[in-house]
Amino acid sequence: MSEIASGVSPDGRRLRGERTHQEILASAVELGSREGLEALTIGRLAAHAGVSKSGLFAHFGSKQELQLATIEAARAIFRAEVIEPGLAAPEGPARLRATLAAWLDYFRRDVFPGGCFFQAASLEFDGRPGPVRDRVVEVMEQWLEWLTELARRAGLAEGEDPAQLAFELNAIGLATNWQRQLLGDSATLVRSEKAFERALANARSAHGRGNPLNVKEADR
Amino acid sequence: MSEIASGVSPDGRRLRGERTHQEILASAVELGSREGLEALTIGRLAAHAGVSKSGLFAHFGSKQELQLATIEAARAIFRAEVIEPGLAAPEGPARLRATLAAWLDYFRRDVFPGGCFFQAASLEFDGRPGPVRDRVVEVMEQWLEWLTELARRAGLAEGEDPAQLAFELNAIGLATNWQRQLLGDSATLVRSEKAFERALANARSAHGRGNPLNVKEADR
DNA sequence: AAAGTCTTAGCACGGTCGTGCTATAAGATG
DNA sequence: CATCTTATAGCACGACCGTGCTAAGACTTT
Repeated sequence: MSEIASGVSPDGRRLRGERTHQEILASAVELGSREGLEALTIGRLAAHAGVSKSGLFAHFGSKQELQLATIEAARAIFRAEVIEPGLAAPEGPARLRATLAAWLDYFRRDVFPGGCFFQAASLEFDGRPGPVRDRVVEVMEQWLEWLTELARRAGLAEGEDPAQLAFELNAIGLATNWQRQLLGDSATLVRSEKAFERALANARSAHGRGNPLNVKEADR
Repeated sequence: MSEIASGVSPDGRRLRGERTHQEILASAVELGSREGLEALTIGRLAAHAGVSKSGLFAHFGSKQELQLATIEAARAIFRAEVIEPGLAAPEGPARLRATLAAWLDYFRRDVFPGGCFFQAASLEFDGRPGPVRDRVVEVMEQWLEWLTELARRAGLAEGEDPAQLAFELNAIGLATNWQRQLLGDSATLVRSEKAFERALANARSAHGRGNPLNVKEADR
């Protein structure tokens, strides 16, 4: 007896409820990327998804649970759109390049209609303690670690720190999304691509060691 | 008869009101940078500033006017903390470096307690049409143009685009704030400084012209 | 077709939102 | 001191927020 026939989806939920659940989450990701995770109110989301407020609420015990579930849904999309295409390339510099190309393409195609879900969520929740912030931090740390791992295996020059390259590449991605969403500048993607290549070339040939600005080393 | 003696402040407001006005704005900038411009509600701001809701409301005809005034207040702070210190240095590479150093210092000192006011506002309002978004866009365009102008006069190598360098420098700044606020990573400022120097050295010696990733040139 | 379970809508609640109106308090002007 | 202006608080409003409780609908299983 298949799970479909028994009316149970893989994770144990019944069919009708599970479909609504997924539709709500799709709406939530869209609205959340457009207006932010906090502006994603139960009432507006219910209207947007075509269900009643209490019907929606029954799927998530609280607004916080809804936000957490929305983050997981967005994370799955990011993984499918950026991480997986990168994994299709052979390990080494090619995989790093493929990941960066997939990232740019993810921006170009506006996978999230309001811009990168996680950058928006990061800045929205960086000052609000709680489980939502904690989860956003986790996801972002994983992303940076993943970038660092890709950099480490990309054949950097002697003495180059993969975390430094990951920081620089991530910076370019953040700026790409920022500039695209805010200024709608169509030249941005070309600049981003060039910036990626520069940062890569720099770390792989190691001639970019300038003298520092006059900033104290001590962090607060 | 002086303006003080006549009880009128430079912009024509009476003294008592003007002082409260400034105190409210200082609270607004602080709360706004911590929780966002939209979470800056009249009630909470009034409590934070120690005035009544309606007393506060009388100073700004609407929430939107309050948001716009808060943006102007934050802009003045940014100008004083980043632009002005840069202008103290002689025009040329030194001024660009001084500006970047002041920018990092502005992050390090947490001039806005919730992180860079404008980066937060940018991502919060990029999907919400209206006067507030329009003003944020203007301010950010001016900042990028200023960075570009500084780059143009910094003695770049032949064929180097100052806007490209400005994009890369801005990216590093955005990432610095992002990483500091979200991950609290104390190594960030050191990385940022290194990244600034690399980008600068690259644009001033022009050896960083790699071949592109496989991304289509056409923007949407 | 009947029974039972899962899914969804209706409705009500206390709270806060943005925003007006009105009265009082504070300060300036004569 | 008296008067006149300005600045602030009190209070009320409709709307929407997150969240429960309860009844009705949809679907599965017998």
